[in-house]
Amino acid sequence: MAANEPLPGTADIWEPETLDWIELENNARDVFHRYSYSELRTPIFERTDVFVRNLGNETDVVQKEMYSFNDRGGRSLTLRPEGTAGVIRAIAFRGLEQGDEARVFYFGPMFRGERPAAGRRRQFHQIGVEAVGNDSPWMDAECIAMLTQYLDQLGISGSRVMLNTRGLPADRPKISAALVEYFTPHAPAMCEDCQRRLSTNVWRMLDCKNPACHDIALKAPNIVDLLGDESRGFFTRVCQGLKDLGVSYELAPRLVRGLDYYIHTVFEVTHPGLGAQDALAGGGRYRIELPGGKKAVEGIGFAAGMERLLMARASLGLQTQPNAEADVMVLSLGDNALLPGLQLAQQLRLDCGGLRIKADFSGRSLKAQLRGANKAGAKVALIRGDDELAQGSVLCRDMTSSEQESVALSNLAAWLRGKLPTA
RNA sequence: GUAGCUGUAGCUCAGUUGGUUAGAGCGCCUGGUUGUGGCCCAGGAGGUCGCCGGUUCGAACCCGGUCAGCCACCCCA
Repeated sequence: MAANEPLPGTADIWEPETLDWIELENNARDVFHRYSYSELRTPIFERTDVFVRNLGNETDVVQKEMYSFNDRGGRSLTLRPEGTAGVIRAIAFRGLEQGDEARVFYFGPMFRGERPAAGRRRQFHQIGVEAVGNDSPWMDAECIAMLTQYLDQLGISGSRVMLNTRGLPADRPKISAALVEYFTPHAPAMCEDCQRRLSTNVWRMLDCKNPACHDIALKAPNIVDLLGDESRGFFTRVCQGLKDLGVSYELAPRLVRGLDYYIHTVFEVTHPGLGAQDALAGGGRYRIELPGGKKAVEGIGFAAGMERLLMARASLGLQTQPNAEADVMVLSLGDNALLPGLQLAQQLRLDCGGLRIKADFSGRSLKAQLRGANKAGAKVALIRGDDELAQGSVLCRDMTSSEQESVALSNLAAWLRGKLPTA
């Protein structure tokens, strides 16, 4: 049995669950198209350096979570751990002229070698968007509004938009210095990680979840207060745009995020139905250097975890109801009826589109086949044995009322369409 | 990588202080009409008790290891 289990952190997804996934995808297409974003599909694996150069060599994702391997030519390849790097690579490959913009969305599997937990898989799926080639705060507001509209359309209520800014790179030394100055005297009382972060990455001390650290971080200097005029002005406009669009958000002065490329706006959307990993989606504005000395590209984007969207919906009781396996069941009695049964089912699929038609080739007793039809949720069972074959008719049984009538083969499609008007 | 909890039939789970052929409900199959489902009745199939080793006269139960799942830390989607 163990030999057939999927690998840790991976899963087989069956109907009706697949219907929920389709729901996620269809709504994404619907909403994002309205904002003039177009669908982009990039490869699931890339050269390893695509991710290393984009995410930053020091990030946890690059350091210890990537599924990397050498192909037969000895190149180092990596299963994508996130979507942005591949999208940026694709946009750069196609070429983006000055002043041009690209607005795209994508969805698909991502891979990270982490220890699985609630809401965290090794193969997980994201729906993401990227708007590249713009530097406007209004784009940030629109992007976040698009995300909340998507959540609304999925019926996911109760989520919270947490918003912060990291400012421009030029603001960072001043802010870092202020944070080091604040945290240094408190360091002995903080966790090991934070003591290390004091020299490696002070910003992360702001969102440490260790209770003692958290209390100390609460009184840390506010990033927004230390921003230069340009950064502050940018952030102010993002907030203003959101207010104007009626998107409610909360300022989260200690929200930092893990990837190096973020500038200005960073945000996360959390949901109470998720457990410890409570982020439904996260994103922000970024500036990414392209290889070959080309100008850096700037953009705004986010990624939402599909499994987490599903968890949030489930916590609200929003799972899709399973379809009946079949609307119509074709039952064949005796060996002579099997081939005609195959033909009949096929013909009905052509004549009555929209109906699910399943043929029973088991050769079992009528009783057993009817039991099967009942189990499949069929509304109509079409029964044919030697008698019906001889007469050129089909015995049509209404599985709900238990009434049945003999219908000539030539009238069957019309009879079915009348009986089950979804066709 | 670290900690806790869990692992018995297809599914959800019982299994008393270690004691013979390991149980229930649901599901499945067959029969109760030579060709008629659901409800009911009768019968039946199905389990190396995650795996390996140890203790013992004897292990689903105790001990060690290992694998897997869940959840948490971490990180984030």
